[in-house]
Amino acid sequence: MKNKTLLLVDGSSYLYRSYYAMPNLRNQSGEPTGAIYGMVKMMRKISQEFNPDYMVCIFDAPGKTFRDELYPDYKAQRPPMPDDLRVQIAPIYETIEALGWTLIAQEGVEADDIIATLAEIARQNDVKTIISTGDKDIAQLVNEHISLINTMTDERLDREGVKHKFGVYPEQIIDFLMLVGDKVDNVPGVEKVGEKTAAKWLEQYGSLDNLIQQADKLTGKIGENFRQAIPQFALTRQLITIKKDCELPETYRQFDQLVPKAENQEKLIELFNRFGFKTLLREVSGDKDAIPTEYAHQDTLPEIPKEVHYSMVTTPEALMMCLTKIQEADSVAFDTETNSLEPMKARLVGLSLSIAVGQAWYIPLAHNSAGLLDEQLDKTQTLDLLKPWLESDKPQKILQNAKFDAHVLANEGISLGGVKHDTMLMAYVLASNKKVSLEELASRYLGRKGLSFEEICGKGASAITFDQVPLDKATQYACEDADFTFQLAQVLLPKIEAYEGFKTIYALEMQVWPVLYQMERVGVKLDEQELKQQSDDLGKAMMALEEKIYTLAEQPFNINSPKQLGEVLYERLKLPILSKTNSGAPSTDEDTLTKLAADYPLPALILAYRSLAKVKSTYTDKLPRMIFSGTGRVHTNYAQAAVVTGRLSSSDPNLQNIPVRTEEGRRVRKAFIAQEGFHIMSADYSQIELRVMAHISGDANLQKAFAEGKDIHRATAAEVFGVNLEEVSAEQRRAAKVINFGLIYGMGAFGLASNLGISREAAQNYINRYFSRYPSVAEYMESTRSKAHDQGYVETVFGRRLWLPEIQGAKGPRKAAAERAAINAPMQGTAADLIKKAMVAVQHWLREQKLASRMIMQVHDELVLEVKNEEADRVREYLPRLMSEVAQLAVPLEAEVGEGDNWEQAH
DNA sequence: TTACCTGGCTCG
DNA sequence: GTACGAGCCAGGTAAT
Repeated sequence: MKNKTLLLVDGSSYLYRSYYAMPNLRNQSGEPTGAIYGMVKMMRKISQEFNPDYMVCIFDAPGKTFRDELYPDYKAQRPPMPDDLRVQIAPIYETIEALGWTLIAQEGVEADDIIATLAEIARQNDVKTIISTGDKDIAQLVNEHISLINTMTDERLDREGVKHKFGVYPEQIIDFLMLVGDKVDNVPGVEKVGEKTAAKWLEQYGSLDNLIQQADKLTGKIGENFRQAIPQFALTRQLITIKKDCELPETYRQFDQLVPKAENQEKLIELFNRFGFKTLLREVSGDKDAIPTEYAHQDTLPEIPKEVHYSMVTTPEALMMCLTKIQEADSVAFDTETNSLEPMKARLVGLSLSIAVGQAWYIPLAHNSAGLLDEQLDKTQTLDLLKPWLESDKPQKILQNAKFDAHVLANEGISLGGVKHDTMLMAYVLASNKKVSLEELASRYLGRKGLSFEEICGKGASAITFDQVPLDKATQYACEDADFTFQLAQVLLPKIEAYEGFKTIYALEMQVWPVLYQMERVGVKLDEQELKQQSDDLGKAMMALEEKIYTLAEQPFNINSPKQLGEVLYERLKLPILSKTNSGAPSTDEDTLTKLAADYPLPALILAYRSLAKVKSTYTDKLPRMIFSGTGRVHTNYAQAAVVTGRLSSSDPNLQNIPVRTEEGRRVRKAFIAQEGFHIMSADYSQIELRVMAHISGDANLQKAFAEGKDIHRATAAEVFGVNLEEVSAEQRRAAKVINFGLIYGMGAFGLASNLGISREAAQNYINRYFSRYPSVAEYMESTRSKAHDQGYVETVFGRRLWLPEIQGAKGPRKAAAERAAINAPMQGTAADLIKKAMVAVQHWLREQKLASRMIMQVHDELVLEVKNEEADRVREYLPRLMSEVAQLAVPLEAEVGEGDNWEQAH
């Protein structure tokens, strides 16, 4: 009969190994889970691999052991356990037991001693033992009944294996370790004796005792060291020898108590939910769509109804009933389904509404599949009926991204009213670093996964539009949207209200979205002729450059291809490779080509060609194609919940990166014009982020410079270079400007040096001088760093919270990057708050004054308006004033206004 | 043929 | 490794 096997795992050794091997995982509440995850993986793997008859996982218990009594310095060098690991221990114990293991952690003895004792009991019962550990001390236990495995390398050590690995047999391991010592446990060995010498001696003399008897045969310094170490051997032998006769509770001596138990499925589901282990949760629950939820262990989880009531509204009676209900309700979540994601083009396909958790109606209006038209209510009549409700202020409506639905309804001639809450904006205010799609939020906050848009419509070229979706699927999907939105508002609102900063910023965002909606809706007029002309000019200039480039390259090639260009420059022409891309290819970026241009003719031509090609493809060719035929203007989309710092972003087309720095680029702005009877007015904040820095840091010197209305870069130059304001050279001012901007971004000496083309020492010198002149700025940088590190987030002046999970988790370059982001975020974010406030103020003023002038663009620190000619005087006076007065900071806010027929002139 | 990634460049 | 935050284009290649 085959011997039974006992599997013993050194839990403490596993613990450290999985902690350091795993990335810094965190669950939804930010608690570290990496070590837990690693442990689960390792424990499951090993038990499956060996399928033992008995298994035990043994941990070192906290507290002193007999070895500490013997030798106070025992393990004294060991650094304390990291806090991130310590907090994972209790959960790990829970999980290991739920996985079916017997777990032992006994005070007064070490895991090794328990392991040895159990192995000894096993031997007496003719049970084979397999020990898994990373600790080499255990090798002393190996014999024909006991073998070791190292899970890292999967190597299995029997008697010969130990000999192979350490050069000595298991029974010699104690002697071996006494000679070598153990740095980790702070057990001294013999000076200058390493593994090689120890093995050689033991090979030669058999045992340490023999060696001691013939100690005088050992020559040289090393022999002297050995003779000196002899008195300590009595102690170190006790420290190194593992006890095989620990007192163990009787239950552990009965091996039938150590039989693996079945996994406790219920418990594991609870634990994996709490830890946020999606894959493991799915595996253990057998639910392939299961998603860990933040609320699985909290009683605040909104009650998920056992069954949902989603119904389709297709008869006049059902519609009347639905209408009555939504009129009487306190609050209604609702959502539109459309045939397009382009806000100006999307047409309404259906409406979904929810007034209670788990309940929703879907009113299909324009599903197009054959035969369906008869099954739906008439779109025009139904919308006429619903229009008063949609436009009414009451009851309060809850939407996910109301701006989009407002566009869709506007496309149907309906002006959406009564939007009380927007779950997307709530989620964004709570955690701008995370995704805010409804799908994502449902999963994160509700633990729900509904039909995904992709599941029912497909994606890419083969995607169908929502009006092609069969009614049953459409109803399910649309009702979930409304239902989830309703539930999310219930979950998120208390979180918003729990903190004053969230309330303030959420209130601001709720005021901002209608402003953005208006700007998007109005759009921007473009001079198509002008753009066409520029495209033609650019095309000709590019042709000319192309010819010269091919001549110098001695062959035609695709200049737009970095790959081909690299081949030409570095292989054919053998130019020196100054830098490489992330993937290791020689780089051809602007920085590199500019440097090469000093010595070779081709790179300059490439740069010229590139900048023309960029302007043509991205702007002069593309913008005219973005003009919406319905209005003859371009309608960008401002993403309000996209940028972590609180800024807006603009897309389709992006109007926030229209060229301005180069002459040929700036020409594009000539094409941004106003309608008849209007012109363009632009107002931009002057040095807003530096002013914010002066405010937040409280630096008196910097604040003084702003208060006196100084040219800030010149003032900085005077301070850093120690000259009078009037004596600052152009070069010094330029350097100061780079320093000023660099500081906002958390730049170091290296960056400054490469930017200014000076040595690192010189750059460091500049920075030091800057900080000595503006000491509070230095303090601010440091306190931001440490605050971000302690709490995991930073805040803007107005309480917008910006999370930086990487600053606590990651290490090395990623952590450094997170620290720079932490320094920058309050400045960029506060500036974003300010201009948002300004936009709201300007919009209100324009409306209150009943002016026809309107905001048409926002470019982070600039507002662009299309101003009616007759209103220009008033707007010119009030616009900068409104912008300056949105907040009282420790420094004045200044806004500069420009005007003209086009944006180029106005800027 | 389409989908995704890389390298590069535009803005504040 | 090395300055923050974005969006978009062309080329190239992997997947279909």
